[in-house]
Amino acid sequence: MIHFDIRRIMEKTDVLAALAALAQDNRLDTFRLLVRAGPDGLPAGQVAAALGLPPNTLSFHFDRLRQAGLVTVRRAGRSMIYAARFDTMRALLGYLTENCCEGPPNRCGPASKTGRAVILSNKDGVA
Amino acid sequence: MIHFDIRRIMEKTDVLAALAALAQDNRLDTFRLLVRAGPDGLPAGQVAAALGLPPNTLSFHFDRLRQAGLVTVRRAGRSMIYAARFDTMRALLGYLTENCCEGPPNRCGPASKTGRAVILSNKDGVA
DNA sequence: GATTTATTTCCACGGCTGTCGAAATGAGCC
DNA sequence: GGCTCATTTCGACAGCCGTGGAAATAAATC
Repeated sequence: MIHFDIRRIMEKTDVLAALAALAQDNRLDTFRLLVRAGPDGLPAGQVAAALGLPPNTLSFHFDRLRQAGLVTVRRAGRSMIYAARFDTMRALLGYLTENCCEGPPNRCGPASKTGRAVILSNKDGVA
Repeated sequence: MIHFDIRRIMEKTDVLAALAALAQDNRLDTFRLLVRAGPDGLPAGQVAAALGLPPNTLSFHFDRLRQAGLVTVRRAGRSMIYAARFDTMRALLGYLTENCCEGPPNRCGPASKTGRAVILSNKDGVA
């Protein structure tokens, strides 16, 4: 029996779409909620209630997430049920890990365990 | 001797800033180039030449990356040398993994090895 | 068919984004 | 000081983004 590990490599354009989709407050909240809800997803109205968003605004954001391949929709009665696409998220993480974390050598393994805290609040970025 | 693993948790606002910074063609290219260059970084002019960007435009993008905590600058003679901040990137990946990949249970381990290809081109998102 | 419920589509608005020409700053060199 | 090189700041512009009111669609229930 042959085992093979086909992983569709994400195109850069898809990566940009996914990043842009997640780079917005309400959409990130929405997506995180769907992730926590698991593969069964949630009806749009339930998301709207949880996040306190007007339905048309949320619909707009769902559309972005969907076009970025981050969620799926299916109809159930009069509800539209949105669910996170874990495969896309996994592919995005793969891309970022491989392309944005690996200088020579890989610098994004687990954080140093030597007790040196990682300071992430240097907004100036001046060393 | 005590080993401890302090990892500063990234705030959501920082995550949004980092995502927005990377969600742009030229900036993603810029950052990837800096990642490949490693911790010594590259002078701005060299990045501009490699990517074919006018210096002022690139300067604008560097500023975004810097404000998002994704790069550092230092001066060397008349050159400004930009370098990727791997700590921030690692923190970003950590946030995404923990918050956007873990329904119950974690769905972002290695892809299935059963030979089923992951189709990532379903832009419709309709199941 | 009429009514209610769930969600989307249409439209308009202010604000932010990415780009680039032109001028300014900063540092080395003669 | 004057000149050149490397980069940033300023100013303006078209275009996209996020928002929400109002109307339209879609489905269940009577």
